[in-house]
This record gives sequence, C-alpha cells and structure tokens, in this order.
Amino acid sequence: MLRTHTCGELRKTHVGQKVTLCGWVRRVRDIGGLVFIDLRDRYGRTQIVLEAESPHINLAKSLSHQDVICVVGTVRARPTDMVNPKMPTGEIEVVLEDLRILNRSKTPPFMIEDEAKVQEETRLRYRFLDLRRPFMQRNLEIRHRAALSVRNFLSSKKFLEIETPFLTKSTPEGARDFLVPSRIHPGKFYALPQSPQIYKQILMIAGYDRYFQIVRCFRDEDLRADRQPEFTQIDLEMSFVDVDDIIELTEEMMVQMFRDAIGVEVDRPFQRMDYYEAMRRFGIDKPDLRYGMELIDLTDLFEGTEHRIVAQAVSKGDRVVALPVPADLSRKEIENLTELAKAEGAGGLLWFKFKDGKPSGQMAKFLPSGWLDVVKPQSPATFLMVLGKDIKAHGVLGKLRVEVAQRLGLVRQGEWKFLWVVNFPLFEWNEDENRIEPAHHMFTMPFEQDIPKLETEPLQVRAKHYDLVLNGVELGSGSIRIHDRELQEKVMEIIGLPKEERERRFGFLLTALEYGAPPHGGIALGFDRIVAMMAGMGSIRDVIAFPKTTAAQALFEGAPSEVPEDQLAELHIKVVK
RNA sequence: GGGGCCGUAGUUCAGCCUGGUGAGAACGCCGGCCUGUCACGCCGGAGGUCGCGAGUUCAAAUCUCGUCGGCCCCGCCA
Repeated sequence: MLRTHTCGELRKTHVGQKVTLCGWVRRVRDIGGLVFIDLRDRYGRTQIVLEAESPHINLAKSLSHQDVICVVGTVRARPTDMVNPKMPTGEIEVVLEDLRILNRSKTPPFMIEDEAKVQEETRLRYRFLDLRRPFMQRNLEIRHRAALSVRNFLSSKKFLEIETPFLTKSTPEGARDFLVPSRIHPGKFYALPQSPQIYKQILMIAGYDRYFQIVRCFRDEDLRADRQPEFTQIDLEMSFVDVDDIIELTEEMMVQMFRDAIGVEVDRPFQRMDYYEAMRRFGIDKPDLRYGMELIDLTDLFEGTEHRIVAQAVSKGDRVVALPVPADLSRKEIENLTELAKAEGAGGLLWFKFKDGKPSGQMAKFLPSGWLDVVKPQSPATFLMVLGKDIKAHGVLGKLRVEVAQRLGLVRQGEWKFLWVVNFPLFEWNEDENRIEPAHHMFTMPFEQDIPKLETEPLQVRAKHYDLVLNGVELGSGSIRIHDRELQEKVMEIIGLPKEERERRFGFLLTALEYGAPPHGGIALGFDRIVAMMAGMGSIRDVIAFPKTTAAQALFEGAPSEVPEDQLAELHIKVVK
C-alpha cells in the first residue's frame, strides 16, 4: 500500500502519528512563506501544511488542481483558532515531511468540486472527471449500499440470486427490443431482455420458490430524465403467495434499504389506494401525497345550472371536476394553466375564486346557494374546473395538480410518502387500435371472483396487480401471475393472440405451466429511480456511472458507432443507406 | 415522429429582441507579492473558427433557412 490512511479519517486521536496519504490536489493555498495543500480522495479532505523552510516548498508550490501526490508527514493538532469546524478532519493537519508526485494532471475542463456548474454534455464527455466529484462519488456509494442492502435482506429471507440470459428471444409485445444478430444463424436475431419476466416464472415452476436478481433490462424507446435504454431492476418472485405477501416483503425491503443506504427511517405499513380512488381523488395512478389539492366532483352542484356549456356537458353525462388551488392565481397564471389543460386534451378551463368570504371570477355567479357547504373552500383559493367523461377530466386536473404544486412550492421536501396503488383493471381499451389489451402484462392473475366476467365484460375484471409509488414517482409494479395454462390461454385469446402465435412465442411457458406450476407472484422495482430519489437527484443519469444522452449516445466512449465491413459480413448484415 | 429551451474564452453565462463602437463578466489558467489559509487576499497578464453550413445585407454573435450536439416534455415505454 502506498498509503497508511485515507484523506477522510485522521482525527485528533492521530496527533503525533507519522502517516502517508495519497490523493488528488484539490487546491494549493500559497500564502507566501506558508503553503497549504487540500488533499482529497473519495473518503474526504485533509489539509497538508508546509513552512517556508521545508526543502519541498518549491515542489509544493508547483502543484496544481488534480495532480496526484503522495505525502508523508506527521499529524498535528491545529491551533484552536485555526480549527475548521466545516471539515471532519478540521481539527488536524499533516505537516509535510516528504512529497512525491505520482502523476501530474492537465488543467481539467471544470473544477472537481460539487459547486462547479457544468453542462451535462461536458460532464458526460469527461465522465472520469465528473465521477471524481464528491457528490457523484456519494451517489454511487448510495447505489452500492442500496444494492448490498437488497442482497442482504433477500438473502436473509431465503431468496436465491439467479442469473437469467441477456441473449434471449424477441417478443413483439411491449417495448421495442434491442436486437443482436446471430453469426451462426444467418438472418436470425437474439433480443436483449426487457425484463426477466418469463424466466423468473419458469424458475418458480422449477421449484426455486424465492428468486431475485439485480438485473439490467433493455428497452429501445425514447429517453427521459428517468429513462435509459439500459436500466436496472430489483426483480423478485415468490411461490405460494398472494398479494399481501409480496407487498409486506417489499415494504420490509424498502425500509431496510432506506435505512442502510441513507439512514432514513421509513414508516410502515405503506398506505394503499384503489386505482379508481387514486384517479378520482388525484387524477393520476401515481399520486404524490406530500401535498393536498384533492380533486372535487362538482357535477351534482351544477345540475340544472344556467351556464350553457356546463349544462350541456352535464346533460350528456360529463363530470364537472375542480382542482382547489390554495392561492389567489393571477389572470396570467390561469391563462397559462389553461394552455396546459388544452395540451392535455381538455376543451378549456373554467374557474372561480374564493377570497374574503365571497366567490369571484368567471364561474362565480353560477355557483348555486349552498355551494360553500359542499366545497368548504380555503381562503384564498382558485378553483380550476374541467368538463369530461368519467375520469378524463380528472386526468387533466391531475397533471395540473402536479404542475401547480411545483410552481407554488407546495411540495414538502424530505418527506417519503410511499403508496401502494392496487386493484387495477386487468385490461384496457386501446382507442387507436380498437382492441382490448392488457393494462400491464398478460401474465397477471385476475381476481378469482372476476374470472366469470372474463368473456362477458372483460374491462370490468380486476387484476392482482400492484404499483409501488413514492412521492408521485412509480418505483415499480408487480402482480400475482397466472399459473394455469387454460386461464393463461384464455387471457391471451381475449387480447387477440391467435393459437399459433401463442404457441410460437410463449410455447415454452405454456408447456411449463402444465407441469406443476405453483401459484406465484412478484415485483420489479426500478433500482435507478429508487437510488436517484435517495440521492436527491432529478435524473437517473446522476446515479449511473456511464449513462447515455437523451439521443441514446455514450459521449465518452462514443457509442453507438459504425463497424468494419467484414464484421458486418460475418453477421450477414448489409447496412441500407 | 412532434413541441420547447440551449450552444459565445478552459468553465458558467451576459451581449442577440432593436445588425455597425476594440465581443464583456465571473471562476479557472499563467506571472508577481504575501507566515495561518481553508471560496485565501492583493497586483498584473494571456486566452474567442460567437457549434457548423448556406442565405439576406454595404455590414451578421445578432435576421432567415438548414444541419450537428445537449437538456426538458408529448407520442412511445405490456
């Protein structure tokens, strides 16, 4: 070892000891006869001091940002008025006795410190420098601790971590696949897995009743701040369980993860909410419970109103829904939100205000007597109203609710509001393609009592599916799976998969279901998102060492890239220009 | 596939709307001074294909079109 200690560990108790430290020069403060060096590694910072008489003084003065050095010296207590309370090592300093330059650094394009404001493009191009910054090192450490916590926890619960293939079979459902050409089989392709869904079900059938994996998944879709083409899931599956078992296990795991990774104590049990309740109250299937502003249904209130547009809407069965904003919004703000509502598919935004005990604004004169008792408004408040079928109006206001909360600063930081959204419908109606499709995936178990409705009114069938939501972010979802071939085929039939297709694509699963498949279920959690939230980062790129840009490029190494002609030929591939 | 924002010194940004004066600031970098600094301070200095290409114009960082790159969003993501 070139060093005896790290730059973060020396304290008063080490005073008098001779130590050797290695690290990066953060800053040299040359104040004339006295030189201070801030030496840094991922454990912290230590101040090195040299006096004018030191034979190394000139070498020390020549040091610059990010040179890598090795320092031998003696730990000394700082004079009381020179203690730096902002630094963990601020009570001591190391008096330099020997100095070795391990490697000089060119002047980096940006300062290696948290405060440096750098465009993301530059950060990604010089990722090795960006990753050297303390907050990035902290992020990746949180990620490590979170992963370790998951492994420890699940292992203690008798789970086995089992790897599944990356070179697998393409399935046209769901996201676009990344394809890998086969050299041995001309014209054939592997696909990278979107998730190990089928493999983990097969493992259940094989009797590995508790499986998990911290696993990379691949989806060739457009990117977002919280979406990368390759991302990591905590994937787990259990046999002989029902919904509550998976929920309880997941809660325990999350509690331990937050404790181990960031030292936060999360309350259990997590709140649970019916899907339709979430839509009705918050207009979204992943409500952020850190603030109020619950939607109010005013349809009954406006029954028989003289307001022409509202009356028309009510008579044809539309709902009148309002978002109670606890603020006196300006005309400009309302206009702005109206644009947003229109972009979300609403015809427009109706509104009224309540202030100093009386209503005002556009809709005020149409409020029937007694409205105060129904609405019980805060003061001041602005009510934004949308008309629409069923939960359509709710959806628009759900978006506005999130936007308004952010703009008004209503989001309470430092709170962790976990929520299970349960009782989803099994199917959804796809308006564009005019067909029924699974709300999540086709392996989800319907409620037993709803099975008779599968053929008669499939859209009424509820699913044993659950989403885990934290502060308005979907962390993951899971379900109890179908373990019976007949039922599985019936579901496939309902979503319009012909028999040959079912056999061709999912034959190996269907066959396996016939050989003693146990009841089973599980969940998959977005590991990157969880870590991003724990680290307080707005983008998962900040908790992934080497992420892609929004155009799916790796700026540092330069992927994707062209390949030589002969490499293509070997794979039987011709590029069409 | 669509929409929005951005690209000017090593970095972060101002200038652009309303074309014309030597293209500026801060940080960083280089040199000098300074024995208790820790965002050290003070003095001096260097540093620019204004992303790229075309067009309009007597004249373009500034206006127009295209293009490349980054970020955010919609679609998409079972």
